Amino acid sequence: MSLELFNTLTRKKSPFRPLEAGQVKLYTCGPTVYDTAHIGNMRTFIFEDLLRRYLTYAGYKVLHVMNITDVDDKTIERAIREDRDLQELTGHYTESFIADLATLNILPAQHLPRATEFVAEMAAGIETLVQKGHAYATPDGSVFFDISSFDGYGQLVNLQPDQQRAGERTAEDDYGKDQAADFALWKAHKPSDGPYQWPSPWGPGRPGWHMECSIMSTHFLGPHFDIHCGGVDNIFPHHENEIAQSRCLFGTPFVETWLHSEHLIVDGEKMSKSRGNFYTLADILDRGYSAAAVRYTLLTTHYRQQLNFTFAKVAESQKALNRLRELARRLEQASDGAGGEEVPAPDAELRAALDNDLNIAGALGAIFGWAKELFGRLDGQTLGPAGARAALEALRRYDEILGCIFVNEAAGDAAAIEALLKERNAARSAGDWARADAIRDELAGQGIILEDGAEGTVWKRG
RNA sequence: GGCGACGUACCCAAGUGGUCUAAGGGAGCGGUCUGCAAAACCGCGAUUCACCGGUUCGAAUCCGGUCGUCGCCUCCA
Repeated sequence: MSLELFNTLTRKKSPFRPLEAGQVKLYTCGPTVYDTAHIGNMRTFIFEDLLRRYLTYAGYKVLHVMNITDVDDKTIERAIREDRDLQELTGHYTESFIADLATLNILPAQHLPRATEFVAEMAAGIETLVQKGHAYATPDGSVFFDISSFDGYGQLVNLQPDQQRAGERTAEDDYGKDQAADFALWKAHKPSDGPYQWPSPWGPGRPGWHMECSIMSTHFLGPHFDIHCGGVDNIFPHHENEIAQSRCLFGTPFVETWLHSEHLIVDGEKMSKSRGNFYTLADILDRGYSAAAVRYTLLTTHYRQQLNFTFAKVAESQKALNRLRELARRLEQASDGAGGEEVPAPDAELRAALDNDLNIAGALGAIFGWAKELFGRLDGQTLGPAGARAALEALRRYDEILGCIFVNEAAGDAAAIEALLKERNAARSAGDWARADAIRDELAGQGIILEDGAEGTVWKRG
């Protein structure tokens, strides 16, 4: 068995083979840093994290690049509207984005290039495209890609230009191009852009959005690399345009495998600010849910399936996660000593599931089925210490992929909880059940669950 | 108008032609344990996979049609 991935380009699952043995070159489309990222964005980054972690688990070295779009219509508009410096604004949201990734235990890319660091390279690339006859400048100093100059245009999304309806957004973005379908490589400076402009052979302006990904991905990964990811909304026009630019610029194949994650919806509806169902990570954590539960929720729906986000689902995730953490705790407890029986870990099933286009639900099914067996043996005392240690090791191994079992939750008030626990245990010894239950209720109000067992009381987040 | 995805129990969801009288998680019910709980364990739950036809010895899985939900069609992950 080997990893198979669903390639958007071919609309088929096919075996994944890196161009260079043992080494995967991965580019993932990052955020436009004009506002706080929302959980829909995070869903995509969690999918990419699963991909990266599983590739690593499967033995590949992964070189991962993610761009930060820090110059485009939205960032400039916002900076001017809020009277903030563009760099200050984008710097702020970039930091908040990186903090959210860390909170969700998403491994950071080795390179996080910002578009503004590559404007000169982008301009040079555009100049080459003009020279090769794939692009043209307009009198106002903008440059457009001529899609009629590239035969392969439309292959990613299977579009026939003559069958398309003119969209409302076409007009908004009209800088004077020849055909509606041509797209901007360079946008001439307009008064509404304020002070934000960069020099170019066509006069002051700024790069179009698509160009940054072509230039920055190939800068770090070379003109022909393995995997490029993003949300489904990026398939067209962004990735379609990237293919056109890159192929014409470098004259080589561009990306082998395109992977796209479906959108997250909320309570069955599209997430939008006007519907009031627009959530950031902080919004959810403020309601008392743990970051690990959010990660589990976003992780465990297959990436090509729409994820219907509900708070009930986050609560379910927390419980499922608690079960695995309880297993870890019980295994640790049972691991002193030597000898005894073992339960074979489901490594093969886990690999088989994830090899199948990252079938995470199948992988979890294997883990939970095994967990059930282990719990039964722990209760029946038929698992030896060696078996417990082996199982614990396997669980740690699986968490290198899941990233949400063995994580340190921010338990800032751990000392206060311990103090209350001590008081409650004293009350219990004295038979003062009213006081003991009052403390348990109080902690329950803070989302802390107490469990009285033979070995004493343990607490966990609920 | 064009392109595409999806429809499995109360909810989420696996399943890619036979081992499916269909994993796993959550919720529910009964029991063990517990001061009472919680957690854990044991037991119970789809003869059926939106609907209708077809292919096949055999279909949730392949093909055709119908109904329904959703996404994209030029800067939204």
